[in-house]
Amino acid sequence: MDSNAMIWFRKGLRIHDNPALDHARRGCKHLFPVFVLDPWYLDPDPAAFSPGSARSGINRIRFLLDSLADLDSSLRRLGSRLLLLRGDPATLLCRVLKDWNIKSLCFEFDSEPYSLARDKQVTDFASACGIKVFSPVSHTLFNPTDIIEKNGGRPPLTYQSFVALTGKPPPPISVTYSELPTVGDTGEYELLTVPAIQELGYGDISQEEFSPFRGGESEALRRLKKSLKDKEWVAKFEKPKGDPSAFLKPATTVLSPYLKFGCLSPRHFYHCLHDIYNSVGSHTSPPVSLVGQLLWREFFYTVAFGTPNFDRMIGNKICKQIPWGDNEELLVAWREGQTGYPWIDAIMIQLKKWGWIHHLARHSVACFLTRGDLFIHWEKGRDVFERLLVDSDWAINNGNWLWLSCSSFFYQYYQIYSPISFGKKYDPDGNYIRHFLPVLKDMPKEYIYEPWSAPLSVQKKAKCIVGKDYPKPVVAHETASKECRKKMAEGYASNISGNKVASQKDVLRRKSQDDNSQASSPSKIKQRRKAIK
DNA sequence: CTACAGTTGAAGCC
DNA sequence: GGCTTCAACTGTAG
Repeated sequence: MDSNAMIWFRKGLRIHDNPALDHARRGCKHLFPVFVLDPWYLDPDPAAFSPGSARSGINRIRFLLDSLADLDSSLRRLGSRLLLLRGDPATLLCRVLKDWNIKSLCFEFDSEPYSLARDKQVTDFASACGIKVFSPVSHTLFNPTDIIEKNGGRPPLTYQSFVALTGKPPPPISVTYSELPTVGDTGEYELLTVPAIQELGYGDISQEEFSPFRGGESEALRRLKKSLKDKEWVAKFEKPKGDPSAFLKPATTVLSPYLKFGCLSPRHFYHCLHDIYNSVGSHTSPPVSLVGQLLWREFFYTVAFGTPNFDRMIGNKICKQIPWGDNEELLVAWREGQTGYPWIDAIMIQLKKWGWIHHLARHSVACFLTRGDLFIHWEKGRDVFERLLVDSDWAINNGNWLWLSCSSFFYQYYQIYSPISFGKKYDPDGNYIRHFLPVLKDMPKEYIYEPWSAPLSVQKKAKCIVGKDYPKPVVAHETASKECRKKMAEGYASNISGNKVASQKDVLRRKSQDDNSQASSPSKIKQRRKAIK
């Protein structure tokens, strides 16, 4: 064979377990490994609320650049290189397919709506030109289409029912390369080297604002190895028992950003975990285990793929229609870590600086913004996370905001995280707060979660006057959470699910259930069951 | 139709 | 650390 093939990188920024790459390199004369830098994703947007582009905060941009540099150097070791272009990805790709006389185009399947639209443009063009397209599923363990089909055409809406539909995922491809086909003639196209963040126009951003997590496949595999070294820890992992206030040594693997960009193959990760499970006596299970975490990812990918308007309330059939508020002042206070609740504010500062916060920390601040305290639309919080998280992933981020706002998946809206006691139970001395909110570093631990309650003399001694050096609480949690709970109950009562408005019959049915609730409360049932025993 | 379970709530009790 | 109460949701399995 002496034709040209292309591997088009978007996510899947790795050499290992990359079926699109493997397919492309087989039987071609020249292999063209391409990545298109999208100015919309990379160029500074001065109007944005944080440093970064219109689409992404600076931490994730840097993570992407790290990943590209690492990919390029890996390709160079194999006698190839990354061909970096700049422009609108779909438009540019169609041009080079033609100009470089590509006969086989390979790229990893990407199930996000934005990507599907982009890829359709390219695939349609390629087909019209007689170019073969190969687009395997390797960003996820399973093909969402298969799961949805198995479930009768609808995505499963509970984790358990999802897991019941899955079997064993396909194994990773285990080929290693000593070399790859050389790159052919790229004509007059200007091939870029991976830019440094400063070259994109972010020159004056100080280094201390950057995330400690660096991108790239090499870093992903190092981090994986380090995480898996302690087999006992892997075998006993239970997500809900993790400590959200741990930051010097996070309670989780922090492999999520590497999975997001495909620096790490989920199949490789899965099979490493299974090897460990097989080598130890007992291990935890889904949903709480590490494999369980990978399956959560699959769950959200599947539901997101099978649900039109998944990232919106309106027009989203699985989303509760709630009359959320839009108080800009409260939103900004939350976003900037100025709510007056140190636990909430410290988390938001860590998010801004590191681009990563613990899962339970995400729960705390998401609950606070939406159903817990501020009653602000989950889409607003979603946007902030989408911008700031290095691991921000369309399906998972939207899925979790639906979850935390009790808009879908989870409906126990009366279970509200306290912005005071939730953090205190993990970190009674407030070391996490002291680190991310240095203004409170000398506040005695008795008051660090509620500095407004400290006597003025104590505030003076700590050099932190509430209302001057640190904000007063924007709402009173006690009353605000009660008010939110009431609004949620009203919201639920007026719409059963999705954009279907409750019929008179539904309302009546609900009412009669309320009337009977006394007789059928779980505690009563438990008592009865005990009595029978 | 009903029973049940649902990754991760808080506070108070022992 | 485990249990109960607080108030009371939903999708799914049967």
